[in-house]
Amino acid sequence: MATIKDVARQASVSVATVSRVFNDTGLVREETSRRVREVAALLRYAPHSGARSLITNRTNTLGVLLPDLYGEFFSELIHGIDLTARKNGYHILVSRSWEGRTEIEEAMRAMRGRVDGLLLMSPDIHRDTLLNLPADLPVVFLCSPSQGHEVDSVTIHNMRGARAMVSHLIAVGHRRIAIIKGSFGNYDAAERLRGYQTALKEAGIEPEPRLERCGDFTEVGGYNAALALLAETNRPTAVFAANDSMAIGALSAFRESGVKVPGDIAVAGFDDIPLARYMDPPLSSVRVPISELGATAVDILLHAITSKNLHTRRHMRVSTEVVIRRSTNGQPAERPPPTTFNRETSSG
Amino acid sequence: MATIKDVARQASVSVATVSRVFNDTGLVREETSRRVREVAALLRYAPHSGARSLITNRTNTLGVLLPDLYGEFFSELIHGIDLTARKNGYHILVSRSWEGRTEIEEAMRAMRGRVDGLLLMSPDIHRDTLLNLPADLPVVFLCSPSQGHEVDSVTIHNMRGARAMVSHLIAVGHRRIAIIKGSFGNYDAAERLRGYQTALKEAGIEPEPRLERCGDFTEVGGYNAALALLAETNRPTAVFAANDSMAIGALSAFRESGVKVPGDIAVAGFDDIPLARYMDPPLSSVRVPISELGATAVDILLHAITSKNLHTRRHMRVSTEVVIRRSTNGQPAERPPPTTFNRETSSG
DNA sequence: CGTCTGTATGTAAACGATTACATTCTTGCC
DNA sequence: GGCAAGAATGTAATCGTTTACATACAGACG
Repeated sequence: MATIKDVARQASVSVATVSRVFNDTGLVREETSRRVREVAALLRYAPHSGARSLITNRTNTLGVLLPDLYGEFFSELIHGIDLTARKNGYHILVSRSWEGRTEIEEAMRAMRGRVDGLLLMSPDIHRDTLLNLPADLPVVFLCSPSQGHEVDSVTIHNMRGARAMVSHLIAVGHRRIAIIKGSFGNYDAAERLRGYQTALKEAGIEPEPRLERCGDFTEVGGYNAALALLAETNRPTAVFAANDSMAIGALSAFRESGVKVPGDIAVAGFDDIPLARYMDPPLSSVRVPISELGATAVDILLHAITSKNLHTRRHMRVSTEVVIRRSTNGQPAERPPPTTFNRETSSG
Repeated sequence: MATIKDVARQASVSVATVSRVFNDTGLVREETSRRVREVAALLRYAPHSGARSLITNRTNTLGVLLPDLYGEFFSELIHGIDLTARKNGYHILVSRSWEGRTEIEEAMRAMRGRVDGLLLMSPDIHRDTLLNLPADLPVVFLCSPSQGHEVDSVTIHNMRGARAMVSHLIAVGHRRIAIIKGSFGNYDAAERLRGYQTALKEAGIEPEPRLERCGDFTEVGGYNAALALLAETNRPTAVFAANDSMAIGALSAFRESGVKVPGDIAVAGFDDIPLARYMDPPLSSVRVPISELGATAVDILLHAITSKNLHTRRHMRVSTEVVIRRSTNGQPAERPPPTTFNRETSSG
């Protein structure tokens, strides 16, 4: 591979000049610049970013450490992150974080010298808090339990969103409302449960442990939980799933069991993934601006990187929106494409 | 940030020794090694991978350049790539490639010095073929039009899969079969169309241009194309969509129009994304082992990297499987979780 | 005790860029 | 023509590693 020296030699200039041409630092004659570029193109020269980052101490790359890469949620998240990063001239280095705390730390040190900052999503509540971060690597936490105020973070208004959705169910007449919970120990899951419980309490409805079913954020989990609920002697009239995947699994279970949605039972989800509106019946959900979530995190991270000294810690929460579709019975069918409009929209 | 020198000083050894400890090249006394590790931990030392790659000429990172990052397909693809890469001790640097040819080249040079090899998905047929690649960077093409035999590539058995699915439709009695095509100029889309046409020809069915509808691989595209088909005076009895997203859009359109699936019209997709089986009715589709596709590509790339000289170009195709569910009427409902079994499975 | 052998450690030259500083070249003006 | 000023270019130190080679040290052996 051609190096800056090869280009310099061929163009009969010094490496400094070549460098100047490629960073357009000005101060180089038009003709020289042209000659250098020609030679560079000929030699297929591209600056070696490792070498560059060694001296400049910048990589123009952001590390992204996620618990998983699978499914619509992460897909959209990465999309949002990439878009914003690139807009600012940054690349992203994606990695799925391993299980334990030590493994996350391990992954983080592997990023040393590769990235200028880190986006870290580590929703496990029971994980020892506040991993000892390399002092000088800016980190933004995503959807992670609050680590106090010492770190930047972006989270979802989970509690508010869940409460708003359950309140809606109550408003349209439901009293026996079940929840299919998210993964055990997961921060988002815990907050959504809290929102559910809060809404019930506010309406003066007695909580009932048998209506709080375990789930794991997957379709299969939702499917099984739904079957279990059907087996109850005193069935709920509505089910709130802590995410859309589980709600979709539940819809599938109800359909197969001949239980009509929303006639016999109402179903609501959380996230409003693109497919929610294509379900039968279209699924009511709590819209989360996932891509915006990623974008916000990147913005904060970039600020921390570029204004290192005067950056103050930020805690952001992205808002959610309740989107009512037919699965909760409220209104007539929503016609999906080409544009979607939300019947009821309550900030939450 | 602590450097190797700091560690060396604190542990009163030379940098060479520290380096040896961290690369366990042997030849260092047990006690020395322990002392070095202790100091390193204390100082939170992590080797600077830029500096390292500069001298070793290896980054342990693979570049991944995709046309988009959005949706189940890419989600699963990245998942498969990451899994295999990590298993071999590699990171992945993900980027969405820009539009034109020059922009791809631009993105590729940005990867210089950051990656040891490149996975490139560039399904645009009309893009000038065979971008002039930096001679020494191994590249594997994913789902891209054949570039002759000078490059490694992994593609899907699109044509066979599509033909098998359409043949199935014919086998269960359909004669008027429409297709909702994929994006214009897209390689996979073109091949799937070819499979559709081949199956018709094999069955002696006259092709009919009005039944070949344009789509763009999105739900909305499928929805609109489906409505257009309904407007035909002589409606088709089956629709083959070039991917599942469009099939889902079509299902939605039919449902709203009161057209029964599979009673009035059969619907089939391609990809078999996880959601296909949760549709109502569950969607017949051509299963593509997406994650395996990514894994295979990584394997080839790693071989090209590690055995640079004796690596010979490989062209791989991953096989598809026709998965029949209720949307094509063949059989009774398939019960989704916890395990899935495919009624009819024809290699294709 | 000298020598030889092998193990453990140190020294210093790379790797490919950036950039402060030094040097050379133009140009305009007296 | 000489000179100053500014523009263009060159020189060389530097970033944090790895690694070939040199060196030191210990034990074995005659």
